[in-house]
Amino acid sequence: MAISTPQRILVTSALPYINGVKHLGNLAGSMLPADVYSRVMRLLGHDVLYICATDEHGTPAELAAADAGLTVSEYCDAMHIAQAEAGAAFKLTYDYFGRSSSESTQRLTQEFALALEANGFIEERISKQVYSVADGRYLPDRYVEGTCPNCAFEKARGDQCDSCGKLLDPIDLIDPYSAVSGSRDVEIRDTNHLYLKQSEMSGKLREWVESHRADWPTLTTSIAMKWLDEGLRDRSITRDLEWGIPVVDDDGNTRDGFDGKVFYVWFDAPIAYIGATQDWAAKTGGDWEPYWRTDKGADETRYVQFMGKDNVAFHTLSFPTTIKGSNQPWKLVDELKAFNWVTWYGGKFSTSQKRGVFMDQAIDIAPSDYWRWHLMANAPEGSDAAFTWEEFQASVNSDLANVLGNFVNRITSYCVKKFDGAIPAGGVKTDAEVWIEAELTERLPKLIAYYEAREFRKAMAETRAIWAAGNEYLTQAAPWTHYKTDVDQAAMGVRTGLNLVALFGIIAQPIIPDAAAKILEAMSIPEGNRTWNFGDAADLLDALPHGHIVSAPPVLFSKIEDEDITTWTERFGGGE
RNA sequence: GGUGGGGUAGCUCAGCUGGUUAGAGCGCAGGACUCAUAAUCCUGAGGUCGAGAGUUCAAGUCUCUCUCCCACUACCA
Repeated sequence: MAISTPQRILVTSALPYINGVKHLGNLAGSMLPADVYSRVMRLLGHDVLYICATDEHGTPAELAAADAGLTVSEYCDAMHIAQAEAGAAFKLTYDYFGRSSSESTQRLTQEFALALEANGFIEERISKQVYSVADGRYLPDRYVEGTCPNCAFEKARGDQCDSCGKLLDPIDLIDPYSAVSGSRDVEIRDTNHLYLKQSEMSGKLREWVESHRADWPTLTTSIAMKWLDEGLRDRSITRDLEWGIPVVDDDGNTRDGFDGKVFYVWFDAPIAYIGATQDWAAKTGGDWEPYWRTDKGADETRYVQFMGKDNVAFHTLSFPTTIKGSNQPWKLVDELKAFNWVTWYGGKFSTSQKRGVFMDQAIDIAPSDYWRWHLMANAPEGSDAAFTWEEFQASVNSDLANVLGNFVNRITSYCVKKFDGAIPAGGVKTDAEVWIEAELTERLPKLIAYYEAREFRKAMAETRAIWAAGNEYLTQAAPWTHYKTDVDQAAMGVRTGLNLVALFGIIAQPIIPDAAAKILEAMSIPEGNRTWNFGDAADLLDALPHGHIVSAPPVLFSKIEDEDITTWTERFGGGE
């Protein structure tokens, strides 16, 4: 159970988009697993930097700001704070939660574009785009609606008809109108944009993705290879918008013909990982280069990204094109963990239909530990995972309250009652102690291995199995039976049980930090003794000094009642 | 339409390069225990692995056809 060599690890989770507090699916598929992983790696002694940021550019941000009656800048300021608060409420331990609108990201984005152009990876082209005269803006395809030429559905979007499913071009729509204002005063205009020549990078990208077949999840490589197999096309990296990063020339002036244009949000968003790291360094006095510059030590850094499956193409193809095409020593991702979706009873989360729970609402109705445990134990790793209130109730009541909470309570309160809360000495090792030692010897390394492989469901199952083994141990050791005839032998069971409580708190930290802190507090474990520096199981089971005083913590997890489920189903929706 | 992922016990999901009676948790039934948040521990019942065909000594696992769900399909992010 020796600890691995300390390593510098950079962790990023996909940037949450600015237009509102995210729902549970976003949390479960990027921020939360990145947080759990970061916490585990820190506990294992690694040097971890966990970076995230709000993704603030693009059409939806402008429209949401207009709806709120704010300038885009004011709106983003407000929503950035709201998202930071939501993250804090879920105990996400970002080392820095930045913004893609920061100066550093702006500067980096412009520098990347200039380098790419100098290296021949950027080309200016003219395309046709729908312009809404009434709105005074160009409209992305899906913001144009009209009658579907295929099935005559009257509210078909410019990219796809929701009625017949056919892919469309906004130019094909009959009677097109702006989805923003409803105005029919729309026209097709020529507009010039910069294109990132991903096609020229496809050979290198394919080679790179192939080299990660063994260590990336199937989901990640299969999505990347799908795009490569279809033939990677060049992607436009600018948009006709006001809000965003201006396109400049070598002198820093607006590029000719790019007034009223900014970089496409997906071009600058991943660059914000770097920008936010620089902002972290500026704020803390840290050094960002060992994380990002391969000529400054980043070769020895392990870079791990977490994201939902919709982000994979951008992180395996576009952003790597930006990095590689710059011909500068930037760090590429080493390990990319992609998640499927959390669904709401098998369907989509929907704000308008009152289906689903958002982060701020979730915290209102249950402690963050409950959500963290449930979402990780049911992480959408192999396929989409359905969230249901019934499953949520079952995980919390069974895993947290009954298996862990009750274990802590039964042995600590017994110790307080019979041994005045002091870790008792005495007793001899029996089959029960041999059994639990063997369990830990087998399971703790497996637990760490699952975390290192970023197999979260399995890590949670292993955690639970370890907690459950504690209950089984107590049944075997039965100190309450021994107490009647042999107090020393009862002491053995109580002492071992209390050491298990401490261990269970230590392994619970990355998942349910609040409850873990309460447990470790009750056991009077100093902060410095809470790391995952596990020795022999026999030592772990007799680690607490004899005579050391512990207390019985208050109820760690109160149960979710059926009435709660009824109330929440009415408020947030549920099964049909 | 194309491509990718998925369809395994009532529910949520594991099952690596094909190999003994297909696993876990929840739920359910029976038993044990009484230290504990009516908690815990043990035992058990439950599956023709979406359908059909094929390859093989052997298929949940490989091939083909079909079917259902989800995602992506490049100007939503």
